Amino acid sequence: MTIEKGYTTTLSVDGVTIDRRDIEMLEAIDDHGSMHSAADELGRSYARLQNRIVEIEDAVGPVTERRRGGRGGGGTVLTQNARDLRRRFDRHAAELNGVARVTESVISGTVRDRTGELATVETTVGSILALVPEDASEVQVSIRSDAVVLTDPDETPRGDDTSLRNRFSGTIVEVESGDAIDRVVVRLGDGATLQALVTRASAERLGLEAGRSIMASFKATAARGIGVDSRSES
Amino acid sequence: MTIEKGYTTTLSVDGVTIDRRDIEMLEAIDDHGSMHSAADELGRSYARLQNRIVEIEDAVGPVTERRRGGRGGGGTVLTQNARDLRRRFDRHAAELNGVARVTESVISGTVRDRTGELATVETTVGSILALVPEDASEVQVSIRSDAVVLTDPDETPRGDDTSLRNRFSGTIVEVESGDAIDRVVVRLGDGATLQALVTRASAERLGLEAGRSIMASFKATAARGIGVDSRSES
DNA sequence: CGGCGTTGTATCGACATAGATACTACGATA
DNA sequence: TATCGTAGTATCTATGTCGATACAACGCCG
Repeated sequence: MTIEKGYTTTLSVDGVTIDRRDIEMLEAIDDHGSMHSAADELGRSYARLQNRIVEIEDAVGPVTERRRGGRGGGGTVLTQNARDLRRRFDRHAAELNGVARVTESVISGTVRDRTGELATVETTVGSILALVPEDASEVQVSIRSDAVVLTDPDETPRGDDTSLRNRFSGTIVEVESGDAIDRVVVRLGDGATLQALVTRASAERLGLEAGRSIMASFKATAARGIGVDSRSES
Repeated sequence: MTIEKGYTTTLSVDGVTIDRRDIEMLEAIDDHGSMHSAADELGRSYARLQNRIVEIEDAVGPVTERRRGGRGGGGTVLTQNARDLRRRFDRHAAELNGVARVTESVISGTVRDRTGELATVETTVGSILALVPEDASEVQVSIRSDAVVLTDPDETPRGDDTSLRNRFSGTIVEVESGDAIDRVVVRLGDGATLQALVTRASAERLGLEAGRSIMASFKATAARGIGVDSRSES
């Protein structure tokens, strides 16, 4: 039984929620120059599609310029507004896609101190500065592997001059080579591990391989805590 | 007109898709100890709710232990399976929530070189190493503000010993103070700006304020390019 | 002028989802 | 044993979404 993380991307503007279907509709209109052919290609009914366009325009403003008349006389073209919307959606989707694909490391701990959203979480591997939005004392801190920076421990005696607030030394347990990206698993101590995504070039430059000791850092703003109520303890 | 980024979180297991509603259902059952009271609290019909439980269990395995009999005799309690599912969902939701809330910086450029997912993107502020999944030559590179590391330019002559592949010098344009987190806008040159989220403590330590020159770095794996076809040019 | 392919609008029906209702089975407790 | 509050099941109905269909308005083009 494998559990797959999923999501749907949306943009909300003034009440209406634009989803992927809407964006595909705009793309099809852009490709074919008319709502009718767009509806045909998408296998949708023209009536619904046209209604949806009007619905969107009521909220977003004009996304199309529509002219009646056939045989070269009429048609529909997108406005810049629509193109902006589309790009915005694509960016948002790409970001979410990144999150869904990237592995995350989870470390449990208890909140020691907090000022606003920022909290100090005490864990078995040490204190972690993280964002924990909810009011919780027992938390799981989740760190996305694309936010973990690896540095050579020999050449970085300091750490006061960056905004990287969380720094841990560990040893590399595993290096999984990908296409151009390697996934590195770092054991921090006490069994807790941290995964990092690094480019192949960085991996070679740092000489990353199993057994090497390494420094793993990540920003407090990239670490997120999720409250765990006592009931849910394993 | 403000556009709000949105998303819906789901977990897919063996055909069924568990959404927030399902998780809330599990929480309500956990709180009240019976499906009936859970249905009452949620304003849902018992029949549907019970059906949904069975549906989920067909795919996920047992998430409840249900016993008939009233007045202390019966009731429903969650299994560890359900608690794991719930926590997993919460983590996933928290990650996505982070993405939706965090601002991003966008820099346009053209792909120069690529090996697999990794590409060198030529922009007005210099080359950026980024992940660009699709086959595109004109891209927009999007960098989440929680992935940008700020460092003091005077004290960081190096750059070879970390996995931070993208480093740019710039000047701070704006510092917006939040609760415990500050949002810093850095001008890289040519009008392109990069936003960074840093803790208040880091901001003070680095002496971040408008006009200060600063080094902004981010990992290649945290920079994502989205293809822009020629039509959509502004 | 007639035809064709558009936009625009209204209505009907298919379908899926979920609430409403009713009834059975069950088990601890008063 | 009667009661009460559970679980389990079946059926009907409301609702919302979308496709299907039909038709009017429009405008270029042959």
